[in-house]
Amino acid sequence: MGKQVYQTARGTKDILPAEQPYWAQIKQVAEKTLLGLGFGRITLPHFEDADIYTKGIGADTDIVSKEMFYLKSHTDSDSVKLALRPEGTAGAVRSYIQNGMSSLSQPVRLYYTGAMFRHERPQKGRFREFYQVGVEIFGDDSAKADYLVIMSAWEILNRLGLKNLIVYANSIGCPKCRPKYIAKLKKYYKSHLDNLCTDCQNRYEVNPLRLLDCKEDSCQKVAKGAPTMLDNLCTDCKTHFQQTLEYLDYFNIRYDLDPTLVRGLDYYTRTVFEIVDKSDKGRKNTIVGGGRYDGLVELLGGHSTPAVGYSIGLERLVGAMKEQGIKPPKTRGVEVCILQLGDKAREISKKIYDTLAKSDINVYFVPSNDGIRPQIKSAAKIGATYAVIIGQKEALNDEIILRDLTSSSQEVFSSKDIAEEIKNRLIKCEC
RNA sequence: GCGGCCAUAGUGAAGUGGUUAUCACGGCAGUUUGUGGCACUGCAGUGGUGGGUUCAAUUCCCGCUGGCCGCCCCA
Repeated sequence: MGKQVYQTARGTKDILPAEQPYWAQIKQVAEKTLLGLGFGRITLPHFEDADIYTKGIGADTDIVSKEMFYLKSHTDSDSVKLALRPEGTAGAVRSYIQNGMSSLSQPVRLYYTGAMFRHERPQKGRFREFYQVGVEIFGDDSAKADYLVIMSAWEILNRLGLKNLIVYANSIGCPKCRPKYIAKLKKYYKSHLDNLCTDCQNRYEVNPLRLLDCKEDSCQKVAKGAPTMLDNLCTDCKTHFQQTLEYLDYFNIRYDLDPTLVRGLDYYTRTVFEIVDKSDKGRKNTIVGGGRYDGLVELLGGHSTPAVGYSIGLERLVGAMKEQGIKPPKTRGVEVCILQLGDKAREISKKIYDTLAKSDINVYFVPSNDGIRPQIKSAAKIGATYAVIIGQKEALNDEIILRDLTSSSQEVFSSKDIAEEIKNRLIKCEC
């Protein structure tokens, strides 16, 4: 009684060996796709000066005002307040500026992967420590960059075998046209204020764009008659968005326009998008979220540089793979286990072990005095595909029994042919 | 941050204010010292945590911790 029981902290979890193949598969596919599209991997710190988030994401956003983890230590001066990163973009921008990447050949394409931290109330697909793959393109203001970014995410999800995906896209304009639109929107809503829920009365002041996606029936009625951002874009923003959509059409990427799509981070301009798994009818599972942020580099102290990016929520991606019944390829475990009886066989076994290991076969050999039965049992238990069996008789004749533990069939081979034989069989298995 | 539901072997579940708390799967061992999986037999393992009510709490009540659902928001 009274034994101390430790649990994971709220919103964190262990990823156990049984789950790792999903993560390995995602990592491999994402890496291959992104490197193949000209992105370079960058590794960024897990904590930074909190100011980059406050300034970049916006002090009034939920992420900054309610969800940041701040760090405390005994020796830090008060001059720099550190925070665990709640997302990757601000850090990537800081790195772009600090490392003078504006003098590299533009555009600069980067991707990164790792844990992010937000102090939220956990739910399914929502954690306090969660993993993302993040992608950013700096220095390209054309619709090509928007397209490339969306396409790369689409491609990763497709290569992983996901179905029922759709891109929701919207444009939220630029500092020229958005204020005008918001003024127009507020003007429209002003006469309807009495019909709105209390949340929306608040949104009217704090974040008018959010008025559009309220789920209350009464608010939705009002929202239907509201002017849309898309109808009020300036010419440049309109052209940019149209071109982006044309690229998506060209590449057969399924999308819907969603005029209510508004990202919760202040830095977004123009294109915003999500990629959603629609197979779960109950509610939408957003796997990818991103958009353009043309003002952020300058805001954080760099030269004015256009940029666009997104992040993939990996636990949501793993969840979608499981729900859609996608099995990741098996990782290579023990392929061959050597079983032996007697001293002479043991000596030979060591040589066989070296030969097989040199041929890049995953081989397991721990000498044993047990009988063949327990040895074969433990070989099966560690998941070996084949057993190499060397008894006293075989040791004398320079022979080896190769047993297929899946089919329970076995054949005798000369010891010098064994590596070749196993290699051939393993290659066949993979097809 | 707000509201609701929940917590029993490793996993999934059942049940009870009162001797050894149940079942399935899983684990381990044996039947079987030159051939594993099947079968049979046996073994081990459980009330998240702190407090309250009570003669007695796994059961009733409260706090904490954690999970899930809705809101907010988001990957």
